[in-house]
Amino acid sequence: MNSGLPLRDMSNSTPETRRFDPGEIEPRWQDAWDEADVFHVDDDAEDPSYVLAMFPYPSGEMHMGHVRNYAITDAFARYRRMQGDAVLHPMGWDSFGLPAENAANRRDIDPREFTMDCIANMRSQMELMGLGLDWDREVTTCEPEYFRWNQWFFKQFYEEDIVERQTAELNWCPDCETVLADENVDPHPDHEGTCWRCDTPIEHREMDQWFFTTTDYAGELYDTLDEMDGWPENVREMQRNWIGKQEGASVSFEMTTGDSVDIFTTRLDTIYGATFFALAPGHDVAGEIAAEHSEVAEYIDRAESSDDLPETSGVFTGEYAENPATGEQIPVYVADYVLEDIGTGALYAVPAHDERDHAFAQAHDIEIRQVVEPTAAAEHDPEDIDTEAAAYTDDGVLVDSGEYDGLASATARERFVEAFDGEFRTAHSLRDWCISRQRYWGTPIPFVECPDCGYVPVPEADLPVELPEFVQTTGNPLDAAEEWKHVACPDCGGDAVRETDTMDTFVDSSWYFLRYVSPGLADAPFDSERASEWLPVDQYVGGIEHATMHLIYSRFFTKVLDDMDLLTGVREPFENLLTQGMVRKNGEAMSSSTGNVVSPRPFVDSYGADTGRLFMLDAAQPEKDFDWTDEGAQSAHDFLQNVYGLAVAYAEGEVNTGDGGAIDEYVAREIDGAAATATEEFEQFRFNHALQEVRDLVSLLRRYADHTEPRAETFERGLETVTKLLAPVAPHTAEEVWHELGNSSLVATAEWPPTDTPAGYDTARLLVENTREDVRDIVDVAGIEEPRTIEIAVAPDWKHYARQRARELDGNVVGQLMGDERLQAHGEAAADYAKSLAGAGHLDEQLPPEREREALARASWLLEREFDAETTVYGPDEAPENLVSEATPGRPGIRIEE
RNA sequence: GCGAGGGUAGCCAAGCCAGGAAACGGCGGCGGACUCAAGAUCCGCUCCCGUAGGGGUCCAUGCGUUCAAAUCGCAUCCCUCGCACCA
Repeated sequence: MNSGLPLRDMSNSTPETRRFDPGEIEPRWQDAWDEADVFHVDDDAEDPSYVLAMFPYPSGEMHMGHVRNYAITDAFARYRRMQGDAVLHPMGWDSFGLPAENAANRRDIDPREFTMDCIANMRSQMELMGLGLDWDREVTTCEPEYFRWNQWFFKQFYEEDIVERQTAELNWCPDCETVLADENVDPHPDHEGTCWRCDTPIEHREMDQWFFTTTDYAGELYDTLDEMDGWPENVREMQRNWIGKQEGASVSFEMTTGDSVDIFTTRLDTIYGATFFALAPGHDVAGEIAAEHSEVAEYIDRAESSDDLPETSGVFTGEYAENPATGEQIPVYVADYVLEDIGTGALYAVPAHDERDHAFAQAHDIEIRQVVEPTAAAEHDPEDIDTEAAAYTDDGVLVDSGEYDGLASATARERFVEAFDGEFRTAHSLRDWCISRQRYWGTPIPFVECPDCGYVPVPEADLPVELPEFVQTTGNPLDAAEEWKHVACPDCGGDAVRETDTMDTFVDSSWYFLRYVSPGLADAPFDSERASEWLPVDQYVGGIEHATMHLIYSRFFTKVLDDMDLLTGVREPFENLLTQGMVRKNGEAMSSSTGNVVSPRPFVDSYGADTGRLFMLDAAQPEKDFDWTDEGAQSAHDFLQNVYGLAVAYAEGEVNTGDGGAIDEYVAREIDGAAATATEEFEQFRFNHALQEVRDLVSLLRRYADHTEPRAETFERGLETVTKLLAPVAPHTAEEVWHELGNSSLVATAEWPPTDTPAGYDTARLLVENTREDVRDIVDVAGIEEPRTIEIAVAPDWKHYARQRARELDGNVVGQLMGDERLQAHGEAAADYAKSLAGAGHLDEQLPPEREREALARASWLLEREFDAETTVYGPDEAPENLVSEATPGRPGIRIEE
């Protein structure tokens, strides 16, 4: 026993020499990484692991959500780097946007200046965290070098007909004085919704705006989701909901007005039950009719100005539409429940089989005609269906549908398309992306409006169109920049004005991950060849709040760029996606307004960056929310000091070393086992599980040194393995420990430990754990006060043999086993054992006898230590008979004496 | 309403895809070692009954498949999130 220097007192006996000062070591190692250029990835790197955190909006201060995001990507990036991969882990700034403009207005400064200060501040905080980022690839979207490519893309998209000018009713925030995308309107129960920034109720306005035609890609954006296994199901589902998909058919109705009106339906099977026709108030034909019928015009006015018409409101137009199925003339209504932007804004109504149609029919006293009834297999009895009382909306069998009676709904839908001259259509609810913003702090849209030539793109040679000096105004600032605004038309040279809208900042973030590939490139947005090789991003990490907008727009951009041959064969930008959970405090989201917050900088000042990183990754799996607690942070800090203390004690010769004895092999195997398990866990982003292995290994090394004089080579390998496994998570501490252990290189670039699990590791571990538990049970149940000796005996060879045979046998196991001469020799005992094997059901694989003995012998020190009793392990042929008789493979015989 | 994800011991939480040992961890609680003491560290216990490793009951509920179910299937109840006047 090594009683000379009890390690257990070490951490505190002389704290001043045992503890490290994060404030001292962290900057030192950050400098060392910089000097060695550890995080730079060369342009000629072959398909590096691309690990990407969603780039932040530079608000000026990092919050714990950022820290968590980057702690995750950094740990993964560092892990991959140690495995020998080239790793691209870049960072940039999503630096255009309204907050900077608002702040500039408030403080009477320039948004650019404000933004650049914020960036500098946030960058210094990231450096403080010791994030391993390739700053050579830093990208800042508000720099002309970046946003000129937004303009370039815009022009390219324009030529490819992906940019359109559309008149649309847009969401208008009267407070921000800007158009909002649907995505930026928060739903509200009482009205149309509120502005996502200022919560002001929004209004609607008709405006001409620039759009990207995302709808062209709706089908692919939707369908590919099924194959995107690397994305969490909830995000995929949110995108499915967002994009929407309705498979149906369109059919045309001839109207008494002379118009032919297209409808879209998913229930073409119910067409025989159509008893009226309805148009949205905004439908063109409704407008035409209104021109002649004042009642209709009045209704449309009311519908468009007020949001609270009753659901069944509507007005008969006096016109009729011909049902192509029946030839019948059905009355045409204009009804508010028909929405202009869903389907075609016109529908035939089947009150018997649609709830809204039913309600409308009842209110307007229109016939309800049932044409579908439940099949025999359905839950409802056809007798119980009363379509006068309620619509029956399930599929079923057609009735009252002329020659088609008896057809199943699904079949009818297919047949009717042909029969009534319709066409199959898949509709998506995704809309084109309005990118116009009436703000200053964004990318100017590179167009000029000429009174003679219309909208004319700014020639490529004149890009970038830079922003004029900031103007404070309540309206659109660029519109007020008189000098900047007036230019000569690029086509005719006449007087013209620039487009004064800027682009939605989601344009910036739709391709920034491509710019990282070649950030300084002056003649193209990115190096196409390299980007095609480096993309998709291997691992993308960010918040769930970007599930729809950013993550759909980026997918859209990637597809467009691939179609334009700027990329080759890259249809999706992000192979694997991880949405990290929230950092909470006291069960609630951290919020600086309520003071319920922990700020990174002061935390790092007192505990160090590593403590924060370790705590965050240790507290929960990345996708889950977790509560920040002071205890947790303290415990993470203690652990780091603990590891450091152990390493220093060893390095300074305070751990007496020797040959370790039988224990040594046990420890050696545990080191290998820990490395193997931790690696699997890192691979799956389960840092907390990997860290558990590290904690266990540290604890084992302490017990090893406490119990005996450890073998130097093993002990040192154990410490090095701990250090390496810890390095991705607590990189500064790991460097310091690595250095203390006598290494002159950096652990950041060290080779990851070997990850082969020792042979029979899991089985042996289970055997040892079970045996230890059995001993505890016996001591406990038998009331043994102070065990003096513990004897353990491996089952005899013949039992192992019998068990092995039994695993291969079917049928009469006992009979077949006892037919074996080798077992017959053991008579009654063999027969009993054969019976128990036969009754056992499944038989696990067990170690062969000699291996079992070795495993128990290696671990016997644990029993010795726990019970302070002399422990003997007998091999299969060495043990006393009475001990062996109870032993079975995987379950050694045990005898304990006081 | 549609869809997705869930319901595991006092609490948090793994395991479930690839069925096989009352079910990893952590917190809290209890006991012990070390200490003058505290802290730190270490060793146990923490569903019920058991003076030699045994028995019973168990993973929301109920059925079912199987030699064997927390794990697979069906049904029911509850929670969380997303979408929703989608024709």
